[in-house]
Amino acid sequence: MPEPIYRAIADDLRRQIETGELRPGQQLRTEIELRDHYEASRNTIRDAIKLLITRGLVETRPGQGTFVVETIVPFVTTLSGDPQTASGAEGDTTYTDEVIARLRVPRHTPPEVGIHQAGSPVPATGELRLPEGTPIVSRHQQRYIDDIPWSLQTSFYPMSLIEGGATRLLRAGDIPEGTVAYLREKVGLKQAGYRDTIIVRAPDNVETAFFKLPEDGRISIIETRRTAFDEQGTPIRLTVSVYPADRNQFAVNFGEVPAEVADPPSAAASKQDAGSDASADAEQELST
Amino acid sequence: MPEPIYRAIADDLRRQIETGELRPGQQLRTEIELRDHYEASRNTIRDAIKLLITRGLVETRPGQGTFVVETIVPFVTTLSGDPQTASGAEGDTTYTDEVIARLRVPRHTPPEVGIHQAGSPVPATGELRLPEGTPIVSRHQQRYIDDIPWSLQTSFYPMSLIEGGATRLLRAGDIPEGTVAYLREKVGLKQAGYRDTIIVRAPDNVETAFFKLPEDGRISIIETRRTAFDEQGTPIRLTVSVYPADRNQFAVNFGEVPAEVADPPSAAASKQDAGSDASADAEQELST
DNA sequence: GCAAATTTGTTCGTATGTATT
DNA sequence: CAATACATACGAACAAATTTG
Repeated sequence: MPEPIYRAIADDLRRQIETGELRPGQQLRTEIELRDHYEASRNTIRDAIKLLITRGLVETRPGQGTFVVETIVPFVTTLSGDPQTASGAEGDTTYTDEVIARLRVPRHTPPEVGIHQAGSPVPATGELRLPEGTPIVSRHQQRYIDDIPWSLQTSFYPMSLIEGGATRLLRAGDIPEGTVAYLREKVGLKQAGYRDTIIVRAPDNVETAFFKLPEDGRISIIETRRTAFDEQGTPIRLTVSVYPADRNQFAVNFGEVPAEVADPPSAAASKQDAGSDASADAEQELST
Repeated sequence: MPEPIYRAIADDLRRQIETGELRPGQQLRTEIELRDHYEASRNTIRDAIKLLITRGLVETRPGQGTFVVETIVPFVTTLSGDPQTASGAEGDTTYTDEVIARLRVPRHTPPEVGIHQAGSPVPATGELRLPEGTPIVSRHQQRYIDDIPWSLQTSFYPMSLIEGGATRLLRAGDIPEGTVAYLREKVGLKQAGYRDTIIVRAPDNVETAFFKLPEDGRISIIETRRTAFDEQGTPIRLTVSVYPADRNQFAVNFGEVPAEVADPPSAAASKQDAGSDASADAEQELST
C-alpha cells in the first residue's frame, strides 16, 4: 500500500479546497456520504478529515457538519519601527490608540501583581540575571480585542526597582503612562534597548482554556520574550507575551519604510503622520 | 461523561512527563501495556497518544515504541540589530560566518532562477506593487545546517533591475558578496529600509517533504516575508523564507543590547566584537 | 417547547500491514 | 526468520450537539 487510503482521500479533498471547488465556509459532504463516495469506512473518512483539521483546512461542528475554514482577519503586532522612539525616549500614542485606529475594540484586565524569588520555577530568572533568591515582581494581564482573547502577558521586574522608588509597580492596576515612562520619571531609569525572541510552541492547559483553543492542541502558541536593558546593559524587565498563532502575525520595520506599508493596510483611517512611530505603541503594549 | 477517557489518559501521561516521572528520551509503556494499565481499548490509548503527539510531547517509532521527545537545540535567526548596518550600508560578515561561529555547518543550494509575470499566482505581486503582467525574477534556494533541512527561501526582484544592469540576478548561482551589495555597486541602488512580517501556518506538501516533517502536519511553518525599499520608498525585493517551527526561533534587537545577549549563547567562541552587527548576517542571509 | 432527525464524537473489537530488533 | 510494536482499516454501537418539524 504505497499511500494510505485516508491520506489519499485527504489529498483529494485538499485539492478540491485549493482549486476552489470547495469554497471557504462551504460544508463538505457528511461522513456517511463521503464513506459511500470513497467506498471506505467511516473511520477512515474521519482519519482523512482529522488530517485536514490539523493542516488548518477544515473544521468540524458537532451536529452540523464539516466546513472549509474561513480565514480570520489577523491582528498585526508591530515589534518595532524607529528604534529611537521604541527605546522609550518619547512617543505619546498608546497601544489602545493603535488598536482603535484599526477599528477594533481593545480591552485588558488590570494587572495582577505577584512576588517571586529568582530560581528555576520563575521564568524570568535567566534573562534578568539575578542571583538565586533575589525578589522579582511580576505583573500579569489578559488582553482582548473585540472581546476575543488576544494575548496573555506577564512582565517581570527586579524588586530593586521598587526599593528605588517605583512603588506603583507593586500595586495592582494600570500605570496609564506606561511603565517605561513611569520608570524613567520616577527612578530615572532609561530603557536603552531591548531584545525580542520569538518562538512557536504547543499551548499549555491555561492557554488552551483562555484562548478557547481546540482541545487537540493543533493551534500553536507564539511566545515573545522582550528583555529590556538600561544604558549600562543591565536587564531591567522581561515581558513574556503569548498569542494564538491562528489570529496573530508580527511585523518588524527597519530603516526607512513607506508609511502606507509600515502602518498596516487594514484600516487606513485616522493617523495622519503614521510613519514609523507605530513602534511606540507596540512598546507601550509590551510594557505591562 | 465529563471528560473523554482518551483525554484523561493523555492528561495523566502529560503530568508524568511534566513532573519528570517520564524523562526526555525515555520510552513509554507499549500500547498494549497501557491498555491493560488504564483498562481501555488499544484504540483509546492510541487516541491519547495522538493528542500528546500533536502537543509535541511524545513521538512514536514504528517497531520500537513511544518516546518522550528530546528538545532540539534551536537555531536562532536574528532578524535585526543595528538598523544602519542591517540596511546594507556596510557589514562584511556573511550568513555563513555567522553559522560557523556557532559551530554548525551551513550549506545551501545554488539559487534557481525563475521568471514570472506579476499576477495572482506570483506571491510577490502585492508587496512589490507592480502592475499586472510586469516581469518578476525569482531566486530560490534550499538551505541546510549540519545537513538538516533548515529553510526554503525565494527572493523576488522586479525585472527592471536587470534591465538597469544587474544581469547577474538572472544567472543561476551564488552572488558571493550578497545581492544587497551587488545591487548597490552595479545599479547604485541603496536599500534604505525593510519590513519583515512573521506568520505561522500549516506546512504544504512541498515543505512537508523537504523538511521531512511528519505527514500529519502537526509541525507548523514559520514564514517570514521581508520587503526591502530603496530611498524613494519603492519596493526593490521581496524575500520569503520558511522554517519549520520545531527547530527555529527568531530574535530582534533594538537600541543598545549587551553583546553577550545579542550574540546567541550557544557557542561563545570566536567573534570578539560581536555587538549588534549580527544583523548584517541575517540581512545577508535573507538576500538570496 | 419538545421530539425526531441529522451529524459529528467517543469507544470498543478485530484483522492485517509495516518497521525494527 | 521470529518477535515486538506501531500503523492502517474495517465494522459497530452509543453519546452529544444541533437543526428541523
